[in-house]
This record gives sequence, C-alpha cells and structure tokens, in this order.
Amino acid sequence: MSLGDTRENPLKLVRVNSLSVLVQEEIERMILSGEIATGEWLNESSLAQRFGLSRGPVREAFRALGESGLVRIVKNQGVFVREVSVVEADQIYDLREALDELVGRKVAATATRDQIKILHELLDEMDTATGANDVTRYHTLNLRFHDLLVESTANAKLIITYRRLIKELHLFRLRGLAQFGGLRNSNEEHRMIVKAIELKDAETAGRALKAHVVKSRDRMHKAYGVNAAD
Amino acid sequence: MSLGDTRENPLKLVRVNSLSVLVQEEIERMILSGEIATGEWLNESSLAQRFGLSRGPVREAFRALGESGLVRIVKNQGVFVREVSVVEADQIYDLREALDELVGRKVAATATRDQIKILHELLDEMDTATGANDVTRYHTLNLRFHDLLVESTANAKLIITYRRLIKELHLFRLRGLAQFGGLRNSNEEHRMIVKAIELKDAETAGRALKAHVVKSRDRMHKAYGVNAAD
DNA sequence: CCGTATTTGTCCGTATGTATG
DNA sequence: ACATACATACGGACAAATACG
Repeated sequence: MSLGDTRENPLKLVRVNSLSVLVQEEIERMILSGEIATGEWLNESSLAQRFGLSRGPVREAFRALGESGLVRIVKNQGVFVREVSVVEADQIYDLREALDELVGRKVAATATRDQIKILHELLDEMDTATGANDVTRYHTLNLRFHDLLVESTANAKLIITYRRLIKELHLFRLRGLAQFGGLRNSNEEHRMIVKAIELKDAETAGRALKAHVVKSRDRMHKAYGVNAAD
Repeated sequence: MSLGDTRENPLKLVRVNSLSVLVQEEIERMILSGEIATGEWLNESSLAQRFGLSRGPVREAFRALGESGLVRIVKNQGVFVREVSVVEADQIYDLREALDELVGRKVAATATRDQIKILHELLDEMDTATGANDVTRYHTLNLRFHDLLVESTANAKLIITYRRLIKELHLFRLRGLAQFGGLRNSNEEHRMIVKAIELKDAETAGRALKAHVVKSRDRMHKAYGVNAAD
C-alpha cells in the first residue's frame, strides 16, 4: 500500500488524518502484529519510500511513537522497536493490578446490557478456543475481552492509559508463551469477573479482576522461571 | 534563548538531545509554567523563528506533545494547548486514586533513609508556607512531595505514567484555586503518609495516600460546586 | 460567494554525525 | 588511524487547505 498515492482516491474524498498520523498508525500496526520484530531498526528512508512519501511525515510519526513508548529514538543513530525486559513487564503488571481493580469497580457500575452480552459471547468463544487448544485465538479473544472491559468504564483517560500499557506488554520479548498452561483457569476467572459485573457488585468485580491480573503475572513468572523476588 | 545558536557553544560541546527534543522540553515548560495559556494556539512558524530554527524540529516536537496529551492537534488548523474540563480532571483523579494507593504500598517497601529525610524537610517547609499563607509556595512543595514519593517507588513505568497525569492536571482550566482552604489538613494527611512509610507499613501507607487523593478531589469539587454525581 | 493572506502539509537538498572497511 | 558510505538532522521551497475580508 502506498499511503500517498492519490490515484487510490479518485473521488477526491477528504483524508481525515495527516500523513504523519497514518504513518504512525501503520507502523504501530506493524509493530504490534509482529511484522517488525522488537529491537529492529526502523529505516527512515526505506519506510518513506515504502509508503510513497518523503521522510518528513515518517520522522513526525517516529516522535509520536517514541512518546507512546513503542520505539526508542537514539540521536544520530535511528529509531528502534522497543524491547521490554522481564523487569519492565513486571513493573507494568504492578500498574495493571492497580488499574484493573479500578476497571472492575467502574465497569460494574457502568456496563450496559449490550456490553455484558458481548462479554458472555467472548467467554463462550474463549471456551471454544480452549477446547480446540487454539492459543493464538484465545490470546486475541482475551485481549478483546479486557479491552471491552476497560472501554465499558467510560473513563477516557483510563482507557488510553490502559491501552498504552497493553501495547507495551506486546513488546515483552518473550510474549505469547505466557498463555500456555492456564487457558482454562484463566477463563474461569473471566467468568467470575462477569458474574460480579452482572450483579453490579463493584467491590467483588474489582477484587476479581485484580486477582486475575495477579495470577496472569504468576503464570508469566512460572513460564520463565522468574521468582517473586525479581 | 535561541536553541539553535551555536555561538553559545564555542567549545563545540556535543549536544546530547536533538533539537526537536529541546523544543519539546521548552514548549512543555512554557505550557506548565502558564507562560502559554490553555486553549492557546501554538504558531509553528513563530515558535520556529523564536527558537532560531526551521519548522521541522518544531513540528516533530508537536507530535510528541500531542501523544503526551499536552496539546491538541487539528489537521490543517494547528496545534492548541489542551484544555482539561472538570469531567476530565475527575477521571484523572480516578486514576490518581488507584495509582497513589500503589505508590504508597511500593514506597513503604523501597524508600531509603535519605528519601525519607527529604520528605520530612518538605513537610516542614509546607508547614512554613501554610503559616505564611503562601499558596503558590505550598503548591510547588506539594508537587515536589508527591513526585518524590512516586520516584521513590523505583518503578519506571509507574513514574512516567503518574507524571503524565500530573502534567495533564496542570491543564485543568481552574487550576490552583483547589488549594485554598485545605492547606493545613492536607499537610496533616502528608504527615500520616510519611509516618506509615517510616514504619514500612505498606498497607497503611497505601490507604493513607489514597485517602489523601480522595480528599484532594473533594476539595476540588467543593471549590467548584461540583457534586459527587457529576 | 469569491479572492486573498496566512498557515499548515509535504517534499527535497544539504550538512553533520556514525559505523565500517 | 583514515577514508568512505550511509543514515539522520535540519533548513528551505513549494503545494494545499483554511480563515477572513
């Protein structure tokens, strides 16, 4: 795809976002999908050429991505996809614990019937994925489940702060594997969370969601032999 | 000051940061100091000229500031210092409650003797400021107090997330006034927090810090006639 | 409603710094 | 250690969109 190719826009439909924003979104997509590996160098000129643009918008996108924590910018050297160490992942989990407890309390108070319905559908789909041992599918659904929870809090600041943390967790160098061995338990925890939300029991929902994150972190630690003292 | 003036750098000392980073820091300083008002338009060319640079580095700084939430970028119109409404400030307080509880628990476990010593000095200085009815001074010390607390947690992600929220609270359109009427109570709460930290009582420190934020939010609500349902 | 001034968006050329043989 | 190749950093020119008279 060529972001700057106006031939793809024959009706002269207005482009709502500037090229730098489009580039930012596209690079973010490439990073989060794993299309670009962590630690990899992002060549300014190559990307510009690939998008059919000059280097200006690419540079601007880099600065935004740097501020969001997805890339590391080294003066006179270049831009690299950030690598998140185990220690950093652990620090992010500290934050997730606190924020997810808040999410649980908020969502129990604000979730609509429609949102709860979708949560139930996701629970069932995750059970299906577990039965089929489809870890990738489960991972995707799990992300959507937690994103829907935070979105249902209707707190814009919480939403973007939470999403930023989740994106950074994608950069954890050993990502993905942490899902092994705990699929069924994990979804049991999900069901307890949704149950509390349906009952509009804020305290229980908060505690359940926090406990779920604690266990997720434990699963990560076990998977990589990190002990609690680290 | 002209950021690009090499005559101020006769020894050819290397500049560690790129111009866009310097511009970003300088604009951030201008915003947080109130030198530029909330809602105000940031003229790209004027700023570039003022710094003695071209527009490139300024544009890059804008993108980073946009991602950090300090400015709002409107395509083909320009960049504006963000305005934070009461509702948004309230949402940020939700996050602060959760994060400050975490800060309290963490800092009780990690704070060094030196850090606690500085906390005590700040407490005394805040009492002095209260006695002199110096609200501005108190405000500055209060910011430093809370920043030292979060810094003492030694959790890098928590530190930058927290600081980002505090910066955004600076953009609350009615800032500053919330300090009135509660100086003495506020510092009493501070002393309870430090007490718990000295005792390395994580739970109490967390609860105390969270309670302090709750009361800070209440003071804001009272000051602006916002009731809890908003 | 139209023309003009101003501003932002984009592109490209040059300087400077870094890595590598 | 030096020279060369290459990448980023920055400046300046042009194009497009917007605001205003």
